[in-house]
Amino acid sequence: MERGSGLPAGQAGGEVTKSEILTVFTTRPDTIFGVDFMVLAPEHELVKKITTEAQRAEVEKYLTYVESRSEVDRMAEVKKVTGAFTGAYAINPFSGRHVPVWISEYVLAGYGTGAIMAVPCGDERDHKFAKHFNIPITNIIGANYTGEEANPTKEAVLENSGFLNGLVMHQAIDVAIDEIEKRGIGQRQVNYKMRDAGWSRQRYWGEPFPVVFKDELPYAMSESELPLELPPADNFKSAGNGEGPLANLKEWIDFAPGLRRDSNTMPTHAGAAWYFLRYMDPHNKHAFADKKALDYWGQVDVYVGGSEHAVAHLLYARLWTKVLHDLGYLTFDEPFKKLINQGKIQGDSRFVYRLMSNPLIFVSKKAKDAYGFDKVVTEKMQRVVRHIRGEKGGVFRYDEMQNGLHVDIKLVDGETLNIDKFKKWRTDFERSQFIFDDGSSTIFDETGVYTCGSAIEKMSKSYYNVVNPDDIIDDYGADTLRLYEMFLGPLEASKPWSTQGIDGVFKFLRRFWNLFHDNTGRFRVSEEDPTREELKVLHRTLKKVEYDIEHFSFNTTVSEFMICANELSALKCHKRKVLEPLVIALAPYAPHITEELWSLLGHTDSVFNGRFPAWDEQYLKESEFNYPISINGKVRAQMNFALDMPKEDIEKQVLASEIVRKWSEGKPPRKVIVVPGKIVNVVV
RNA sequence: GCCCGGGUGGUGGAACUGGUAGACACGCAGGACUUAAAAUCCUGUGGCUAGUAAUAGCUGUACGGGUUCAAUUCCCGUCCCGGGUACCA
Repeated sequence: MERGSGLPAGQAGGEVTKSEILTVFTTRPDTIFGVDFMVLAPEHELVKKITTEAQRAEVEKYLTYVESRSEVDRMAEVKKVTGAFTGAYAINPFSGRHVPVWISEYVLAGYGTGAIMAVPCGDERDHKFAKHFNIPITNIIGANYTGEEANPTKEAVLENSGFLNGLVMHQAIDVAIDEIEKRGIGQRQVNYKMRDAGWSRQRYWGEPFPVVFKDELPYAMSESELPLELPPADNFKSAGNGEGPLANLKEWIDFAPGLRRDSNTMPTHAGAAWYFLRYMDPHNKHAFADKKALDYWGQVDVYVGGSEHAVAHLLYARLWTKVLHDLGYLTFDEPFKKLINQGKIQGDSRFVYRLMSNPLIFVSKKAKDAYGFDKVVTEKMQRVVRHIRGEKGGVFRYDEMQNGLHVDIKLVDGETLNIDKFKKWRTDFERSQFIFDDGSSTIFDETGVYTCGSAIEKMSKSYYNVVNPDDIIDDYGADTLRLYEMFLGPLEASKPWSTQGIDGVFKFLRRFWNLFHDNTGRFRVSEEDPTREELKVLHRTLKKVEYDIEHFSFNTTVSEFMICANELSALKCHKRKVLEPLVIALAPYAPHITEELWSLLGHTDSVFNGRFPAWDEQYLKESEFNYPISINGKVRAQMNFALDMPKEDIEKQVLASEIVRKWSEGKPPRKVIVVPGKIVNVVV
């Protein structure tokens, strides 16, 4: 929503008797020559003024109809086309064309100016309206408009558009606005939409409204009467008449003569918007939190949540915080310092396809897709189609198929449907027939492969694509599941659930365990002092793990632990001074196995009482570095130099090397770049 | 349509402020141990070309351009995918 323009509207039709200015808001002023009619919201103030005598009865009838429709009706029935002609005509300021002015409920009084310019060739709703009421449609986008449906493109070249002819639409937008502003009939405008939020729920659990009704008018309770607590109840069923369970408690609702409470409660958003503030000082009887507590805890450091909360909950939490800040209760005006939207594990759904003409015949994905260009149509395929259609065969058309039907993934092996299980799945599928990939079919008592369609979507019971982690826990244990979920990829990435690769983390845990045990299963941790090499492995791992935790990069932490375990296995390191710190570092990732190892190491308290081990840079210092030597940006060789070697010396040695001589063919190099500790690049 | 993410081997993914693309793992191939299996261990594994081979060269991070000694990383444009949202003009 960016721009607006105004159009004068007049009453025409024979002779002009009076005229009004009709202002509209549009994001597409480029389509102004395609305007075939105007539509006002039924509530628009001009409706009464411009309706002609001849149309008055029809308009009144329509207004009565609209009044009879509740907000819910209007929201629910969005497809129905309704409207009435006012008898008035608007004059297009550019073309001078007279176009009819209609009213319709699809134009909302609360948005823009409550009036639109209708361009049926470019807007779907306008198009439906024009078709329904037989309003002629002007085509301003040539072949881009088929006559069948509207095309909202911005890429078409304009036709029938006066001074905009020949321009690509997205360029014409600015040209049109400039012209509108030049003529002083409208201006550029950014439009915002505010939406009301329903704050009542018809259920028991929720904050009751601190409001008292007197003569049907609500009054806020005074502060001394607060808090209003949720009354005890044992009947949680709704009270009927659209009222929630609290309406059952007559003595609570009608608590005093002439006074009445609200039976609704607040949505979970209400508490969720500020509970983190109350947590700072939960027992305070005088304020939601003491200033000292608020100053101490401050903002929430990290908020981890799904992006589905981004609209409602986060918006409310921010609003609450900002209001409390403006009222002087908080020193900060944003609730959360950092927001992380964790990804979702998605489901891998499977579909079967039934025929429109016979919902008991299921066609495989591959047989269904045989319709199309360059597809080989097999004899079997012809035969089965002939059987069903009773004509000369061919292939199935898309319009003969129902939309894909979700099938339980437990009935599918990979993409192949298990026919027997499927028939038993639901009783109405018992007598179903199947057409397989190659066109063979159970109709002819044949067997074959039925390939399902597939899609990655959110995991949902209604999609039958839910996998239960309990099965993984049974096979591998909870630590493996936990570790695997972290190893799968970045916290913020969404991905379909797949157990491919779970063996890797399971093997790691076993290998880690084996560092503490010999191959007969006996505990064998020694008290020996570690070597410098072992200490380097330990401290490098601790450094990396600490860094990764602070950056929420759990998948790379797990691979660092794997590298560490691989190296310590190779070093045959079974020393307490190396292993004990690692047990603490791994504990948040694999709590069960580390708790066990911690106990085996002789501790009597929990590993989670341990302190995260500190790493020391002194074990990580390198004295030399294996420099990649690149020629013209491509790495051709490696050369080892001390890290404190001066650039000039490195350059000298590199230029004298075999590899540089080979690539420079005797010519002197044009440029040499030495980046200490990183790379050497020679340009020849 | 708009807003927010993302696109790297057969697969999941790694690469800090531009500096050896493919860490770690899965899968696959070959091998060791074993009567056998499981478990474990070792080797190889982006693609193409040449060579018996060690190896060498080219190419490669969705696509097309650009900046740079150097681009998965920065800039411009295009396409595709995931999520959110909308009778919003």
